[in-house]
Amino acid sequence: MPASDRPRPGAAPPPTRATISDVALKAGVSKATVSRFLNRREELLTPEIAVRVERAINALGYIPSPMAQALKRGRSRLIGLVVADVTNPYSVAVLRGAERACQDAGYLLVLFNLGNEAEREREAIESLMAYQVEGLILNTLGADHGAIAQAMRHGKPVVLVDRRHPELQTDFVSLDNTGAVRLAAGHLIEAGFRDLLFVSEPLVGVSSRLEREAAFRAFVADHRGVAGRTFESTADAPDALDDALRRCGRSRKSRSAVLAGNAVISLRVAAAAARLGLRFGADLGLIGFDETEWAPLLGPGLTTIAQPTDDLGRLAATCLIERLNGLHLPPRQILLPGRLMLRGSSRPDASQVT
Amino acid sequence: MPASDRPRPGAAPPPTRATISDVALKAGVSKATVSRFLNRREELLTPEIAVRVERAINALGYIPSPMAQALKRGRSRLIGLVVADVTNPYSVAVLRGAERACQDAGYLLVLFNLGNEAEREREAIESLMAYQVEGLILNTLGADHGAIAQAMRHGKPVVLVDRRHPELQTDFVSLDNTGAVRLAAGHLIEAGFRDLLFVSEPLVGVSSRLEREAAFRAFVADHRGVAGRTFESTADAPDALDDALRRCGRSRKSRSAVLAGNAVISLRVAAAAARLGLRFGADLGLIGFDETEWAPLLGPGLTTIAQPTDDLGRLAATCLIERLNGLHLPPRQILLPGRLMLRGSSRPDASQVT
DNA sequence: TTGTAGGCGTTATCAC
DNA sequence: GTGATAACGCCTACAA
Repeated sequence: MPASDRPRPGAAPPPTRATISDVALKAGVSKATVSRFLNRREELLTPEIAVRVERAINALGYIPSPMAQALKRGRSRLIGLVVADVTNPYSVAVLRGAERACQDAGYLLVLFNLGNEAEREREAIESLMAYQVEGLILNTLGADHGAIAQAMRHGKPVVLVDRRHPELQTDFVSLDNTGAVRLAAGHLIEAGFRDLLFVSEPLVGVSSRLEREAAFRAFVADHRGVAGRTFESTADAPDALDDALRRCGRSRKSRSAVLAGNAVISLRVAAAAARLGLRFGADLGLIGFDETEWAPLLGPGLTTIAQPTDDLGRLAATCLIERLNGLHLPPRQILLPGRLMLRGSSRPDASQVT
Repeated sequence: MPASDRPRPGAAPPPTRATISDVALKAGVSKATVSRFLNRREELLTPEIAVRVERAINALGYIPSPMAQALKRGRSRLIGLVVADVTNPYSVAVLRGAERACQDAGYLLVLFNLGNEAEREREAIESLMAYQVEGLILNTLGADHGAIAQAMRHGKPVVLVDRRHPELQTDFVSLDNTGAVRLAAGHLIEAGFRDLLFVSEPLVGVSSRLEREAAFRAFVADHRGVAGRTFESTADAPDALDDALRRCGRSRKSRSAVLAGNAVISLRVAAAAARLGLRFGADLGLIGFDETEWAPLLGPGLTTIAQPTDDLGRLAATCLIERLNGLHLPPRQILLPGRLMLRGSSRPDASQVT
């Protein structure tokens, strides 16, 4: 290359990274030897040579190129993670758990965030596939079976988190929604509430929402003397929520309670209750899915159903990595129990104790 | 390979992806021709050939391997993002903005989350470097200048977000902390508060915290008749915070206010105030850095300083991509203003209006 | 306009 | 034990 082509005469010299050839040269051995040293160090090279290679590596600060390795081995050591919305604390928790497990197993996580635009799901999966991720962890809206199926046809293992796609033969990791609803509703009944309202984001085929709603209906059907209704709340129609709540809160004092399908809904219900002048606990029971940092600070404290989010994320990654390691098993379904975090919003009596 | 070695006799056939050779073969042309078609389609191939190639590509569902391209071109089209803590809404916002900008420019974002373990910063940067990311966006604790400096020596552009490393010659994107403090403190004074307390997480060299504290001190020094103190709060010493608050809240009623250095601190202050029986607005003014979804619901509503998080993330990515596109400029410093979200916690008079 | 050949950094298969 | 050498999938001179 003629000098004139170089970026800048006086600037930093072409800072090209050391390759295996450089190491081989410096150590006075062949590339193959260096490669062997790198991969199965136990299989003894002559100690003297091993030392020479090691020195050369350190001297040059050599790091193998994952790209080249990927090319050769057909394994990228990349795992793709698609989340519906990074803004959602649940997604973040999954991300956290998964990331750690991946790193521990020597994988790097590539993130694709849908920002709640379901139509980008295909794009996400295709991008990730192009990068030859070895597997996919999906916490998505589930619009696009096609892309997932295709990934699986290409032999990439897939793990679904939270949102189920029954048509797909994949591992699935999630909260035990049915159990969690029973737990929460059972607690409300014990606390003396008899008129229950389940508020959810629009169900629109999202499995976790459907499961929670179904479990709620089943629970109510199973319990004589308990009235139950359900309501789908959208962000743009707060009035409707107010109406639904009004019917609850004022009817029979201290006997009505709301079960909120997730943290966003909890917030919406809290806002609506404030508008209506209803106090949690005292006028209206409230339990919300998903533990958050602000739950203890909402009125007398918001009782929540905490998901074992870290475990969920970790398990998802673990499942995937097991498959990558050759585990051959029919699709697993892993459900973890929720935990009730008791606070003032579900204790009518204690509600005035701040 | 003997049949017995194959994964499973009846299972899916080795679902290996189509390569450029497959396309060439199918189209009856050479690999070079296909490659040309892919890269500079304008430079006319015989239309007839172009059509044949295109057909072959579609028929095979061929997607070029970014790995192989990276190897050849020395560009991975990967951008590394290191965040101190994905759990932090600020990090998430940055992530969101950056991700979108990267994707629009044809890059994929690789995430590395430190989980607040500063000592993993080096590990993160080295991992990312190994994957030949083309640049780095860092929102980290700043423990490890060495790794960053080394990345830059390797010619990788770096953009710092929120946490400044003055020793490093990099682009820097952040909130205008000084201006934001002035804005908030000024508002408190106008609202009649005269006794100000700035509560922060431990400063420990984190630039954004230091800047906010310094700005606070400067503000107080500039305003006669205004008393100001600062306090560093740790999660394990709530008592100390209680003490600090007690001195505030009870001394001269309705004249004391707290400025919380971030959302975590806001929450801590809120919890402490609840313990002490202090009501925001009425007994104690409160403004917190960082807008959150729960801010409107805390007591009479928490006044916050909203950061333009989306813009920050997007700008960070844009800066990086400009550098990747060859922009040669001295290190930029981009500061964006905060916005005051007025609510009850900073209006002593209105505090009782729910 | 198109094909041939060499190489990016690595690993695997041979010989030696 | 160790060293050539041929891929992996792609791009790019260069030749035709």
